[in-house]
Amino acid sequence: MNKIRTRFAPSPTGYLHVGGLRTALYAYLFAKKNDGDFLLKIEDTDRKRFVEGAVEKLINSLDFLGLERNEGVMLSKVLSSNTNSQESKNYPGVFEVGEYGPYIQSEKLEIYKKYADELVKNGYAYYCFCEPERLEEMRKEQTAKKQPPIYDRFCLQNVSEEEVNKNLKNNCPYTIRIKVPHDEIIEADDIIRGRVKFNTNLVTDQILLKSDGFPTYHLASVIDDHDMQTTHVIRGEEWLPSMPIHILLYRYFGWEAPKFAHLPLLLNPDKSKLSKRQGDVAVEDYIKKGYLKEAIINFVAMLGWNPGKGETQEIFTLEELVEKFDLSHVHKAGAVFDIKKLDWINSQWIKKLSIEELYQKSLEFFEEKEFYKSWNMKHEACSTEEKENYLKKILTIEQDRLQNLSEVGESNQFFFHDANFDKELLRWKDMSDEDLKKSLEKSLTVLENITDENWTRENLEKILMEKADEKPASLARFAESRRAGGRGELLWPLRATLTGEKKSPSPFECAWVLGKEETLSRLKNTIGKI
RNA sequence: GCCGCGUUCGUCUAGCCCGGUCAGGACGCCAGGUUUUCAUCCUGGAAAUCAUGGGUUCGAAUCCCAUACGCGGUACCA
Repeated sequence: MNKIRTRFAPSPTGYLHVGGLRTALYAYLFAKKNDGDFLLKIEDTDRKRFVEGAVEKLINSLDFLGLERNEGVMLSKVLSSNTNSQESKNYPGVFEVGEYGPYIQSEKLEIYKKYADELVKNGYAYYCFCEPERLEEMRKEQTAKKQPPIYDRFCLQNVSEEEVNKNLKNNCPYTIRIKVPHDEIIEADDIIRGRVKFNTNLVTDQILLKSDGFPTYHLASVIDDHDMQTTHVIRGEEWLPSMPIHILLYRYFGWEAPKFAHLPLLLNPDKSKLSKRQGDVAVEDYIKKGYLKEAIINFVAMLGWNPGKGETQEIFTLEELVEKFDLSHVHKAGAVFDIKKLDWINSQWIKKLSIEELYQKSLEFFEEKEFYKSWNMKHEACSTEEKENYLKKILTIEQDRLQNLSEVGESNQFFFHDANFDKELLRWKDMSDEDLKKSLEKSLTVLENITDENWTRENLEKILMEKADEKPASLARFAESRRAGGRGELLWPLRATLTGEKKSPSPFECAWVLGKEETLSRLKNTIGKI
C-alpha cells in the first residue's frame, strides 16, 4: 500500500485561522498516526486576496505549534537526505522542500495551463468568452425563474472552432470551463459522511482557468494533489458541494482520485460559521492572550473529535493525539468554539508545567509587555539571579491559581511593593484593636524565632498552623468558634498584613516568598500603626 | 429559489453501524468539604421527553419515511 500523504493548503490571506488549524491538525494527526507524510502547500491563485507576509506568518504559526512537515513550504532550507530544496521565486526567504513541487500555486501557472489545454483538446473542457456582465444577467434570470444557476453553455454551442481560434489570435480574454456530463449521478465516498450523491444536471460548467491565466481552486487543487501524490484530501465541509467537479477532473485526467474527508465547521456561539466579529479567530491572537500552544492544540483537537468508546481522557499531548487519532471518530455536526473550555484546558496545561518551564514561558510571554518592570519598584538593586529565584517562588505559589499566562503576577502584586495598611481589613471578624495587636505580635514572635534555613514553605505552614490552633486566653472569646474559624484569629491578620489584600495566597506562602526580613519588617510596621 | 450536509444536557461529546443498562463523561453553573481569604483539590446536585411527526418491532436515541430548523454551497474567492 502506498504511503499515506496529507496536506494543509491555506491561502495567504493574513494569519492562521483556528478553523485552518483544526484542518491542519487533523491532516497532521492522520498522517502521523499512519506513518505518513504531512505537507504544506500554498494556494495563492487569488491575487486580490493576497496579503504581504501572510505566507511567512502561516509557516511561523505551524512551526510554533509543532506541526512539523515532511515536505513543502518552509522557512529554512531543511534538507532531509534525498529531497530537493530551493528558494521560492515569489517569496524570498521561503523554501520549497521536496521532490513534488512547486508547492506554491503561483509558481505552477504553466503546468495548470498545460493541463487545461489538454482537457480542451480531449473535449472535456472548452473556451468561454462570455463577459462577467452577461453571466450575472443570466444568473439573475435563472434565480428569478427558480431554476438552478447553471452556465448555459453559450460558448460551447455557439462559438465555432474557427471563431475560437480567431478570438485567441486577437487576444480576446477567455476562460476555460469544464464540460460536465448531463444526466449522471456522481457518487463518491467521504470518510466522515459516507456515500454522497450529486446529480450532474445541477452542476454548472465551472471555470477552471481564469482570464488572468490563474487556475481556480478546482483545477489547481486536483492537479496539485495528483502531483504531490496526496492520498487523503482532508478539508473543510464548505468543499463538499464541489466534490463532483473534482471527481470529474480526476476521471478526465485518468487519475485515481484520493480519499476525501470533509470536516465539520467551527461555529460561533450563535451557531454561525466562526467569524472575527464574534471573537478572535487567529491562532496568534490566542497566543498573545496567554494560551499555551499545548492547550490550543488540545482544545482544537477535541472540537469535533474524541477518542471514542468509554475513553474519558480530555487532556492530550500532541504525541498522544497522534497515537489515538482516528478519522472515524470525527463528529459530523459543527462545533461551537467554547472559550470557557479552552480556559479550563489551559489551566490544566499550566498546572502540568514545571516551575522552570512556567518561568520561561512567562518570561517569553511578558517580554514585550515589560511586565517585570514592576519588580524594580522595590528590588532595583537585586541581581538577575536573585530576581529569577524570587519570581520562581512567586510562580510556585501562583501556579494553581493561573488559568492563563497573562495572569502571572496579577494576583500577587503585593510582592512587588509595600502592602497597604487597612485596619478594617486586618480584623478577623469583630476583633478589637487590642486583640488584633496581640495576634500580630504573636505571629511576630513566632516568625522571629524561625531561622533562615528553616524558612521554608513547609516549616512556615507547620509552625504557624500549630500556633493558630492554640487558644490563648486573650483570644478566648473566639474559643467557641469553629476550629477553622479559630485559626483565622492568627492567620487572617497575618495574611492581611503581608498582602494588604482581601484575597491572596496563604500567609505561609506569602511569608515564604517575601523572605524573613521583609516579612518581619511588614509585621513590625503594621503593629506600629495600630 | 436550487443543491448538499447536519440535528443527544447551555457548550464539547459517548452511545447509533451490530435495536433491550435510571442516555454516560467533561466544561460551565449550584451546594458542601479540605490547612483562615482567594484559587487549587475532593464530594454531591440541577441540567438532554436523544429536533418534530409517523411507521417497523414485544421493545428505538439507535432501523425506515416525512416535516421543521440550522449551516454550507450556489463567483473569472478559496
